[in-house]
Amino acid sequence: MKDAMHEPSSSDPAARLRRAGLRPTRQRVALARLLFGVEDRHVTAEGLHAEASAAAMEVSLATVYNTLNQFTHAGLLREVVVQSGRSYFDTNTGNHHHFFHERTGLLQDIPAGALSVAGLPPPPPGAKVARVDVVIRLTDDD
Amino acid sequence: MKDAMHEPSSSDPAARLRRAGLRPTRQRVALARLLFGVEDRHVTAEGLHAEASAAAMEVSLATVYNTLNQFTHAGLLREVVVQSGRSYFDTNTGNHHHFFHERTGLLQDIPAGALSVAGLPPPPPGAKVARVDVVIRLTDDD
DNA sequence: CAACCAGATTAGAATTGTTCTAAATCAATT
DNA sequence: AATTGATTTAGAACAATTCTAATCTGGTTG
Ligand SMILES: [Mn+2]
Ligand SMILES: [Mn+2]
Ligand SMILES: [Zn+2]
Ligand SMILES: [Zn+2]
Repeated sequence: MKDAMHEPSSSDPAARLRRAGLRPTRQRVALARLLFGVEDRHVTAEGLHAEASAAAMEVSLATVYNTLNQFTHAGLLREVVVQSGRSYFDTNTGNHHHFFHERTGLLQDIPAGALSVAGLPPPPPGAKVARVDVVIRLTDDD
Repeated sequence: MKDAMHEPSSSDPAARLRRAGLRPTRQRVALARLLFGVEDRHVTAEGLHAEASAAAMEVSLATVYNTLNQFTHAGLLREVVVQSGRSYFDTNTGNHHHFFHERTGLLQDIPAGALSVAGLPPPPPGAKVARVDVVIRLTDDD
């Protein structure tokens, strides 16, 4: 297969970064691989940094923070706030909601279609709705 | 009116604290007065501390933190998470939702009745729903 | 291909919000 | 009034994140 360069354009991390206007540096490509490799993920900076280190990718914690923020501003990630004092970054940037397991810190997607929010009051004058976040907080049974 | 001691039991801060199993110390009574004085409020620790200082109430920041946490555990307040790295405490402990003005940090109540969340997926096995939080994030118009 | 350079990375310091520690103070009971 | 366990407090400690300023590198130019 000599003509193998016409891959689905979104599967190649470097291409995805270029499309988002970000230089595909070694560190950003490595992190993109971890983030966008398989299915949707919810990561913290510390968690992603640990993963990168475990995979022998040399990326400083400062760069993990920089990269997560840049990816978020470029629309490749969204930030989810469920715990004060810790940020989660979500590879699913579409409209959806979350289960949050308070004991374990695990975040789990709820597709937008599975849940309906009706009767949203109109935003106060001068403001517009940027996003509607539904978080279902879970504790252990009984 | 000599027989004035049968006030509506909830209006007196000291009584409210005793009912919650907390000793009505000078500091706790002062903070309760600020918190439960008029209508529902959303405060941060730093904000409440500044208010207390402005009102010449001598309360340390550590005590403001202690008190907000104790009030929360006693059910007099609830914690609302909308911004990573900062906790809000809400005097409205009933079921309701929020507008959050991202630019200003202002939180505004949406009564539970004004908005309906339907089709909640069942919690994963072993877990139960502790709370459903809806946050409508607002940015400046246009 | 070499030189160049704006942008990216990094170690470590700094900042922010919050909790902890241990000593002093106080509220409530005796 | 004495006692004592709870509370308060200043300041240290901590955790997450951002900043600084020096170094490095990807992409462009000559
Ligand atoms: Mn940001
Ligand atoms: Mn707590
Ligand atoms: Zn998600
Ligand atoms: Zn509220």
